[in-house]
Amino acid sequence: MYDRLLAHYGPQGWWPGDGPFETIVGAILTQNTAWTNAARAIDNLKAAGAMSAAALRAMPEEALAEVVRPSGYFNAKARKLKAMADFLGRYGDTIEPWRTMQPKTLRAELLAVHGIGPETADDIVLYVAGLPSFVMDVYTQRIVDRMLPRHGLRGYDAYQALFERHLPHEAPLFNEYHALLDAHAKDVCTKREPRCASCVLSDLCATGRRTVK
DNA sequence: GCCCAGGTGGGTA
DNA sequence: TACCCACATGGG
Repeated sequence: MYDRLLAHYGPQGWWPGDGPFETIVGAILTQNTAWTNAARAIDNLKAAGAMSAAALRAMPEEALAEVVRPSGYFNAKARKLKAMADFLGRYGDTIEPWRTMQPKTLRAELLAVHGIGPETADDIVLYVAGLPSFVMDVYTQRIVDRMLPRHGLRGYDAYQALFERHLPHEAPLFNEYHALLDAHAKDVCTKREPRCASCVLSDLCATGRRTVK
């Protein structure tokens, strides 16, 4: 899958963003939200001079909510950004110490932060700290469901383990692989159907009429 | 008008 | 553990 996707789509160069802090903010703002909307909110934050942990802490939550309004869930996301800014403060507002941590350790710490669930934690571990943690998302789960219709996998961790079990734990590989799966999903596999009509992975998808969720 | 978008937290059985 | 549901804007 990886070789085919790379050959077809080319290197993706994720994460789109200007620096580690912006990547963290983007990971939170894009939760269940189209990237274009998250990007508007990021632009607003920059225009407001609020693209730093210190600035986020200093800004009233209500004002922050207005700034990130275009990303949707703006009240919830303002609270989440505040929580992340507080967490960063415990590391002196720098992510550098994260780069030498064990991925599982960093992931566990991130999961304890309000608003950081499994996917956002993995986004940050992989795309900010540069440590190997395979990012799972609904797109990738959908692709797996098509190829292994009777896999019986349940929940985020099970889908993630499927990839982590069979791949070398190398951050550049995990980085590119997730980006390629995302590109593929957006290209042809967005619909909730058991099989793509035609795509670079078509012959690997389930051929029966069985419905997968 | 309706569905979807790079989820998460809180509540309930 | 396993489902519900709220959270909310913007594009197709």
